Amino acid sequence: MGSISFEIHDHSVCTDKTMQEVDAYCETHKLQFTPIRRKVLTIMLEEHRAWGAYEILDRLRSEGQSAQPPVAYRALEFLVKHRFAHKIERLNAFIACTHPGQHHAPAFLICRSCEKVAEAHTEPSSGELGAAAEAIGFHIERTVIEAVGLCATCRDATTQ
Amino acid sequence: MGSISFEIHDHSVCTDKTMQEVDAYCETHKLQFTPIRRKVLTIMLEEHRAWGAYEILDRLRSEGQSAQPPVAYRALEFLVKHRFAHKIERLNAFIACTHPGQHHAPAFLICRSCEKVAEAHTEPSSGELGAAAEAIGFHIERTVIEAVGLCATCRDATTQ
DNA sequence: CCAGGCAACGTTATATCATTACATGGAGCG
DNA sequence: CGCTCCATGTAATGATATAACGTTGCCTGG
Repeated sequence: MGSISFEIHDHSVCTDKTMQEVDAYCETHKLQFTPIRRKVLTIMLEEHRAWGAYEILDRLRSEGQSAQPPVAYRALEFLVKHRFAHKIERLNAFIACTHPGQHHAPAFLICRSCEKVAEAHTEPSSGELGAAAEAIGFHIERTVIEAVGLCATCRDATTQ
Repeated sequence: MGSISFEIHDHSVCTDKTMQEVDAYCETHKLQFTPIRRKVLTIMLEEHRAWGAYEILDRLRSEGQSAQPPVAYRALEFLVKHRFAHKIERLNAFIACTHPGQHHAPAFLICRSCEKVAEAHTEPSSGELGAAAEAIGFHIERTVIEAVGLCATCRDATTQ
């Protein structure tokens, strides 16, 4: 389960593990994990939240990288295409994947208070959506499953 | 089930029924279903697909209505707030609800070929997403559930 | 009646998100 | 070398969405 995003944890483990997995995957699949792409993923790995493309751009600039919009969007396109990152449609923003390399249909829990995002999983063909699709002969190619609400921590803070 | 969106049907029934239901709901709940709001919903009811805000604006203009962006966005905000329409996050566009007045957690099947959109339903608390949320104490307030793919008709056309 | 509040609407400007188009440069390869 | 391919640099623009402020019309209490 993706609860870790909302909990205090040794985040360097998330970061290191992901970078290693992505490195390995790119090696195996002959993908160019270039400096810009690496830098963008590193930025996104800093926190379990969604990053706007222009927010990433600002970070790139502050690190001395030249950065017009296509620079960020091209890196994000690569990362999303290979499932190293996902787009959160509700936020028009992007988040690093918590277990890259595995093909999956991600689902997200977005806390509207602390803005952290947890990645969970669904079996697209099962469940109500799959049933509805099957019933009318609709062929699902991609799913967007996002829930907005309050994580346990923020909920407790509100209730006190 | 929302299969009707993808099928040939007497669409005037959809339109008339929806407008009557919205009229009744607004009457009951003391909501102002003003000419602009009515016009926007009428436009959206023309087809079972998602409409961009600027597309709606163009239609308003062509009907002689003054129409700067806030005109469309304010009408859409009203319609979405009261569940007479929904936003399709994947498309950054809006669609008329197929059964207004009932509070519900809609799910959408979006055909990438004919661009029609069907509205299905989910029980947000049940299902995998609800289970994942419950497991980590996440309180869901809103869900975005959208599937992109091919409807039966377009699929058949492709296969031949 | 009329003053005040309120919701909707008109309008300008601007913020935010994303892409097109074309030029440049380096790696691999015959 | 000359070619192709892919990644990158950069300018311009397109597409989506909101802020801010003024105006209008209606309702309501005094």
